[in-house]
Amino acid sequence: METGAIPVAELPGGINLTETLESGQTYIWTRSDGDMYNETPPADSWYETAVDGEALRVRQRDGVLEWQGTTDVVPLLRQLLGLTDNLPAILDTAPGEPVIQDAIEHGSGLRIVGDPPFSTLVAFICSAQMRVPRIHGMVTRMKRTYGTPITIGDRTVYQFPEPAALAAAGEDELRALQLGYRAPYVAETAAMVANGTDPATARDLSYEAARRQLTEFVGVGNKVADCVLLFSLGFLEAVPLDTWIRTAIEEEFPACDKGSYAATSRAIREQFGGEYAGYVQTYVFHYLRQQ
DNA sequence: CGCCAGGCTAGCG
DNA sequence: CGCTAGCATGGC
Repeated sequence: METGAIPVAELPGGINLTETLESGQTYIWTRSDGDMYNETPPADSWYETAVDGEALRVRQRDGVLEWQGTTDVVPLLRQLLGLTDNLPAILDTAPGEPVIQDAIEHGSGLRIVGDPPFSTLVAFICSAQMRVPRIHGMVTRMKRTYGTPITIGDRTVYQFPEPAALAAAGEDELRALQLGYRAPYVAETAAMVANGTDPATARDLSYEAARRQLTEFVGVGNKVADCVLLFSLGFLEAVPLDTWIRTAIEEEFPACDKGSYAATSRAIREQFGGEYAGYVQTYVFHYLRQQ
């Protein structure tokens, strides 16, 4: 096992690890005290996950991100936690509306994650009409049932299942993991990916073309596609139009409601500053959800 | 009990 | 095209 520490002072704008990992962007992490989303974590608890055959643990204390990994996982952590994003520069592009500035102040240190594409695709298919802790429960059950266990120290961490494993599981077994009506969507999308349709190819397209391409997967509409673009594929302008943001549009930016998803999306992206509108959206989402 | 949750699909007019 | 019923399920 390798260990290390990344000084938070080296990260422009710092980081708040709990805000970043418990704000409903990512579902691949578990907390070693087993109490995600419930109260503030004990100072000695770790966030744990496994990606690309490596297990890793990370926690924040005394001005550093302390990590343990089966190898040197610093490059992986940079990717997963968005550590290379320049937060002050990004948030400077946000407009001055009170709700936006309040959200930025409230969520200080929140970073947009960079999760693996397939697990993000499945997690947000599962997110339809579902609360954040229950999405996490579904993903965790899929990991423990069909994922590869990787040992780090005296801990066992499960990797998110391969596409072929979820495709082989099929609708009925996924329903048994409490996926409900999302089970056939996950089974069919997993089969598509296992057969060679790679969600990551959307990276090479323009934003709106990428969103349209992702909706080819079963169970993926515009909103889920936007979540995959923002939280996995690096499209920081993507603004997922979920129930919370639609309410915010209705109450704070009614002129941005253009009827269709595509037109409303263009208007709210401009309202949220354009290039990094997805960052602004995530702060506003987190702020409203915690009221 | 009713309502809601980071919506999507299929089928209608 | 746009609109809507139906879909699982736990928490309040």
